[in-house]
Amino acid sequence: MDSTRNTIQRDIVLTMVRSMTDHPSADAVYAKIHGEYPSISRATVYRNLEYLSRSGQILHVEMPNGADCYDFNTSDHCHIRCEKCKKVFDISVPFSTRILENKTDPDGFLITKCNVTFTGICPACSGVSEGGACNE
Amino acid sequence: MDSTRNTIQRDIVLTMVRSMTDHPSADAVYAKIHGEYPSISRATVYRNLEYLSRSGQILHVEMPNGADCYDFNTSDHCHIRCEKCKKVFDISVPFSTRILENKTDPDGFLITKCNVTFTGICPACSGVSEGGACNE
DNA sequence: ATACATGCAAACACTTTGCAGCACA
DNA sequence: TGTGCTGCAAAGTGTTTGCATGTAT
Repeated sequence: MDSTRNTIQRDIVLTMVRSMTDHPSADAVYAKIHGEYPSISRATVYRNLEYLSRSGQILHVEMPNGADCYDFNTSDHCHIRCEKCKKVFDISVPFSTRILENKTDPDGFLITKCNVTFTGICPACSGVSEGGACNE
Repeated sequence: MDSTRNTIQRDIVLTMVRSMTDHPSADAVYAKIHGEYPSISRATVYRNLEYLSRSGQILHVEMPNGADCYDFNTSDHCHIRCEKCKKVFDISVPFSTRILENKTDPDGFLITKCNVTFTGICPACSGVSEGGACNE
C-alpha cells in the first residue's frame, strides 16, 4: 500500500460494502453506488475495491466460475454459492483455511494463499420443486 | 451426459489433454491442437473440454483469478499456482477436498462441490532474485 | 505544487452462443 | 436419416488500462 489519499469516492465504496451483507460482486457494488452517485465511474469502484481489500479493510472473495465478490466481514471464513439461486453465503468449516499459509509444503512450495469455496444448495432452495428457486 | 457421438475432434481433444502434463488452460489446449489441426475451431475445443470433464474423462480445475485449466489426472488432488511463473502444479494436502461433498452442513447447506486451490511460490522460483522467475 | 485519484472509453481475457451445414450412429 | 456436432463469428461477462483532467495533501 503506497497510496494513502482519502477521496470521497473511496469512502463511499467502503461505506457501501459495509452496508451490503449479501456478498456483492464488484458490479453489484458499482450498481448500488451508481444509483446514489451517478458520477462515480465503474473503474473507480473496481480500483477502490482492490485498494480496500489489499489494505485489509474488506475481504476479496475469489469465486471460481463467476464474479468475485466482496465481504465487509474480514474474519477467516469460507463461502458457498447456491447452485439454484446463485447467492453466496458464509459457511463454517471444521478447519481453518489459513492453516497452511506461510508454510512450506513437503514438495518445497511456499504457500501464500489458500482459497476454499463450496458449491451446493442453500436451505431455502433445497426441497423446492425441480427448476424452482428461493423467491426469485 | 446425453450425447454419445464420437467425433474425430473429440478424440483429438482427449488425446491432446492426455499428452499435456502441465495443467493447460482451454486456450493452451486449443493452441496446441490448432498447430496440428488448423481446421478445428476454438468453440469445438471448449465444448469438448466441457463434455470430457463432465463425463469424467478429464478433470476441470476451476482457478480463481485466471483461466480454468484441465488435468488428465482425474484423481482427487489439489493445485497451486506459482505467483511468479504463473504455472499450475499438483499439491498434496493433509485432507481430502471431497470429504464434505454430498454432506449437509450444520446450517442446512447441501454441499455438492468443494474447490480448494492454493497460491504460492514454486521451488524453482523461490530463492530467485526479486522480479526474476524460473526460466522465463 | 505534485503525485495520486478520477472518469471515460476502449481494450482485454476468457468463454459462450446462434446458426447453417456436416457427419456419425 | 436425423439429431448431435462442427466451424464461424459475434456477443457476453467480468475486469483492467491509457490518458487527460482533477484534487487531496
